[in-house]
Amino acid sequence: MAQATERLRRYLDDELGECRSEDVDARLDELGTLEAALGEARVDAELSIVSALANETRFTLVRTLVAAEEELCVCELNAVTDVTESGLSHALSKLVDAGLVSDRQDGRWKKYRATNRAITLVTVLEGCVNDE
Amino acid sequence: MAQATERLRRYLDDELGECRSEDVDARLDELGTLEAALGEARVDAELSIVSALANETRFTLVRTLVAAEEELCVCELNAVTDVTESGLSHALSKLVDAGLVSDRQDGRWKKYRATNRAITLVTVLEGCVNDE
DNA sequence: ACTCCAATTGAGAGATCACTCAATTAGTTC
DNA sequence: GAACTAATTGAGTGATCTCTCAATTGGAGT
Repeated sequence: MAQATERLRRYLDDELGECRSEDVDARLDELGTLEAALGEARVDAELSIVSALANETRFTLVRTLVAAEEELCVCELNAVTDVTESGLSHALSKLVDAGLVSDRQDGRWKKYRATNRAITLVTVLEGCVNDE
Repeated sequence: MAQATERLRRYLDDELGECRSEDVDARLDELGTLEAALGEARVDAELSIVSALANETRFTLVRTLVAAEEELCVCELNAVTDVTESGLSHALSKLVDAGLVSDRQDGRWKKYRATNRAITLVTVLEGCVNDE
């Protein structure tokens, strides 16, 4: 970190024309504030949502459930993925943990539905790829 | 897959009260349509964006750049991450590939800025965690 | 051209992840 | 309660990812 701080000092020297230790410290403070703007807990929560989506199997499941606009049975979801029943179960479990999907037992069958969170994210993502 | 189809047949039997082979085939078709609603290329694009965000180092960088609302130098970003200069460079490179960050050479310094795509996603993610 | 330094690249090691298999839980029907 | 089957769980393995180290590229100044 000492070395990194050295470089920052040279950079600020360049930018400001001059640079004292106070300037470096102040900038480090500003940067720290930016990074910590939201709480650590919230960042963890956001990261876990994103991570849950960042896998082809799980992403396909979420997109399918969002497109379906209704709950689907595990045995139906099985048809849209390439994994075993066990793999499917693991995937759904992670999606539930991330709050992207909700589940409901219906007799001997279990049904999953996309949450609002999932709908929002999938929709925005589509928009992101379209724009640009 | 044959086994999976069997289960789907029993499920539809349950749901519909009766079930012929055509019903199973029809449902499989509907499910396939849901999954393929958008093109494969688009899904890949969306997945690569999400994957780029799904890492603590990269997520922190994106959030910092979005919060900064201005371009930041590599040496400044170094101060908000725990990785080496090399690790930082790898991370930024992936973010550029995903279109979440843009880069610009400024003399001997290199500066990065969050793209609109990144701003949108970070903003929506925050909203997701707040609601619920 | 030579030096200095900011930043990137490639290779390799360790950590993490996603999947499968086997065993288990749980709901339904008899 | 026994049989059947839908779905989950845990353990383990192969694949993938992320980071570091060392070497390299490329801009700026002398």
